[in-house]
Amino acid sequence: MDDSNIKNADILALEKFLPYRLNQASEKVSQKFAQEYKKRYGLTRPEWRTFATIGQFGTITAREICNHSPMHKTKVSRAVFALEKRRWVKRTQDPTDRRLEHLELTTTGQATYKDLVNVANVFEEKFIQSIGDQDAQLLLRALDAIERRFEA
Amino acid sequence: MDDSNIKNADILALEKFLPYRLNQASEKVSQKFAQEYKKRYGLTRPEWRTFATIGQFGTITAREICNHSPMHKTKVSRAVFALEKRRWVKRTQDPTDRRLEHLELTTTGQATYKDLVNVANVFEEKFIQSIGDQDAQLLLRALDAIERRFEA
DNA sequence: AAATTGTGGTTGCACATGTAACCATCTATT
DNA sequence: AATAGATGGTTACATGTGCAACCACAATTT
Repeated sequence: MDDSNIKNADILALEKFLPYRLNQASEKVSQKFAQEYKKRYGLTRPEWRTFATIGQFGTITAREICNHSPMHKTKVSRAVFALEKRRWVKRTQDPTDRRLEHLELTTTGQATYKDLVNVANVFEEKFIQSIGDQDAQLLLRALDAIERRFEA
Repeated sequence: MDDSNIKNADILALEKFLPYRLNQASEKVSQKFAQEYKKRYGLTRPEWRTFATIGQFGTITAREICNHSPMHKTKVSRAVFALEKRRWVKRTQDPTDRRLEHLELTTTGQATYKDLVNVANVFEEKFIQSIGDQDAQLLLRALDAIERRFEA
């Protein structure tokens, strides 16, 4: 009798535990990608994300960045500071609500962003090729499902 | 004409970027699970992993833990220390190679581990139900593919 | 067998991160 | 219009983490 699907209740095989596997897979991919933009631009993860989000929206506030790509607000605050120091991002005070700062890319920032988009697309493309189109489709559908689950 | 699959080359939509989505999904699941064992046992992530790995293998060295579930060796070192202080883990010097320490669970540790395994299995089961069996199957196959990719 | 090199594990230091407290401003209540 | 509460954003502090240097010991070279 084949008991390969019966779970041993006494021991947890970490390498078969779904949250662990998901975490490992994600971590490996993220690390490989991070390596790319760290080498290229010297950006940290939160900085890359903040930068990419500002680029995506054109103009956005720190709070909105937090909402769109979940990060702690101190992370965003520090990332913005770093990006500002590099002159890739500039702030503009909102005229009607002086608490708000609208963030946008400088001209230099825009040039870098263009490159970043390209690097990201190439990476994604290569990644999809490396696991195969079919499995990539499965992955997309699985991610849809997980995202749906967390919206509910 | 339907251009929904044509990628705008100028802007990167973060929420559609595969590595980002994978990372978010993983992070959400991990956080939800971490919440469980943090509340229950007060364990940090590296501690949980170290503990689970020792439980899985019965006897294992710190180095082997690093190899099996990729963590920096300082993380493991500190986790072992914390687990030892709680008296969930004990060390034994290797008689032939005195650099090696064999780690195993104490009796208390074993009891906790039993509970941990149960909590983990219940969590996994509920997670699979929550996204649906079919999508869970897709996820498993996608993870297989990613893992294969990183072994090569 | 002495010296060099490698390995398991720990520690010091610098840096990243989360929490909470904070400042400035806006909104709502009175 | 004065007060109380909420909100955008920053900062101080405590904790977590990675890197490099380190210690003790083992293996290899001479």
